Amino acid sequence: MDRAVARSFALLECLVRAGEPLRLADICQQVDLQKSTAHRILRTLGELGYADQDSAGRYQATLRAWELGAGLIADHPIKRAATGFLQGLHRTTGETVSLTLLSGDDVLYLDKIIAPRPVRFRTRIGSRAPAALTAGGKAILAARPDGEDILARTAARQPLDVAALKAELHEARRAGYARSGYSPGVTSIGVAIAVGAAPAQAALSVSAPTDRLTAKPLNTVIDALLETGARMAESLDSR
Amino acid sequence: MDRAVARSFALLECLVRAGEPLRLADICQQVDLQKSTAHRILRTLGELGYADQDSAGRYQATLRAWELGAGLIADHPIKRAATGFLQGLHRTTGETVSLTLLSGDDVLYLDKIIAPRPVRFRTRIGSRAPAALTAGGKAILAARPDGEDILARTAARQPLDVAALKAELHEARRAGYARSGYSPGVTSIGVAIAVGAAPAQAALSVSAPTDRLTAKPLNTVIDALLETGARMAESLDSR
DNA sequence: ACGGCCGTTCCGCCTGCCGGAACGCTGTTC
DNA sequence: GAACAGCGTTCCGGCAGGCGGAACGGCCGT
Repeated sequence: MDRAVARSFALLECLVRAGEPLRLADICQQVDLQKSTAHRILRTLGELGYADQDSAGRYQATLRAWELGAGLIADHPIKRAATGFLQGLHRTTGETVSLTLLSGDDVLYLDKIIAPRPVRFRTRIGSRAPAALTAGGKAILAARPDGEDILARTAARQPLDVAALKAELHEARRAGYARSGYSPGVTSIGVAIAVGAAPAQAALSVSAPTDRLTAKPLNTVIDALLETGARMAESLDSR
Repeated sequence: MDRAVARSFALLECLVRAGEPLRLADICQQVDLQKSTAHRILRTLGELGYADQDSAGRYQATLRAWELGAGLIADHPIKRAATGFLQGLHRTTGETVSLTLLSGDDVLYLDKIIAPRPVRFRTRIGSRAPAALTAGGKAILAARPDGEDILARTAARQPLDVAALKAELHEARRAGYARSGYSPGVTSIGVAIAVGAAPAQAALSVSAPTDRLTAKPLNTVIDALLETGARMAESLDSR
């Protein structure tokens, strides 16, 4: 494994993670490099356009890495197909809607439209959460043959009520949607999007404060999700 | 400049640009590397999670780079502040709305909400366009002391009717908004968002098919933009 | 059974990365 | 205002590790 390459990405990730200009000395401490080595690589990152310095000489990431990533997601088939459905779902429910993708044992938030009166979410676009703990993730697991394996691996990393979750997956298979209270005070409903015969990878979900989702609007949300999910799967299949 | 680092980013950019799995030989040709060198670096990128191989052994970029970039934009002050205003603007106009940021002499599309009946745009989130040619860009240039310098540099790179554009900037300063027909058949209106006393960097814009923007809705769009822009600048100032 | 093409591995050369030490600058202290 | 501390930057000798030509093994299509 190329040492310099690994170090350069560690540096870039460090800058991104910080979210604010960092002093060279602090960077060195975080990634465990000598000053001169870090300086040389940071200068290279600068020449490539991925980093620059503020007036005080501190280093920060530019938007270049974001541009690069945006190119990746722009022609992602699921993301492309989902945009319209996400907007429709947001319009009919008025709540926060998300598009998630299974990535390893996690779920990756690909896109999100937040409600005008936003809820305090821990998740943001581009972040991860254990699939077994989110509504969209559970919907995906329920629709996959290896769903319980993922559940088991997640349980090995953190305390989890596996029996209850297995029951939830079973119920999700029957009802066609899954539910979650991952963030306290917030209820989410998710449906998996299966394209063709391949195992489900993506999910649509709607999230709202628990007390705003009383019986009536809850059913509206579930119906909208089931219908939107079905139409989206259909539109993906017909390609 | 670290050779291996530069090469690794060239490889990653090559994979992202392709948007499809690439064969090692093709990659080598594009970035001008020996097979073994490219292979070693690609393996490193794989270990770092930025690339992987499909079942045929061809290489492709993972979503990792996108995750990295998403972390950058998530806590970008302008992006954060704009989201709500963008949604409001989309709701009142019903058209495609964009948030752009000046980056060099270009404008960078930070965010966009597309209209239900989409227009054929050349631009996507994360892409660039010459600031002098877009509505948002012109609005920014009109609001900056170095606006005409940027115009001049752009004109040096491609044929441009500088006199007409200068007149447009002048008019934009008077009216508070700029107009553009960058993509044929599409009209865009943009307003600059100036935060504090610093030169304007960002703009909000609305785009729609030219024939849909007859006098009446055009005025609606302009009014909505001017008001939203003013409120957004105000909300940024008060931080 | 053959040959071409693919990704992968090997290994000796030598270059280009490494990092300790010294430099110049800025802001602070007494 | 002289001494100092702390910063980013630069220098340069040493040597590890990146480099790439060549060989390997597997997979097709012939």
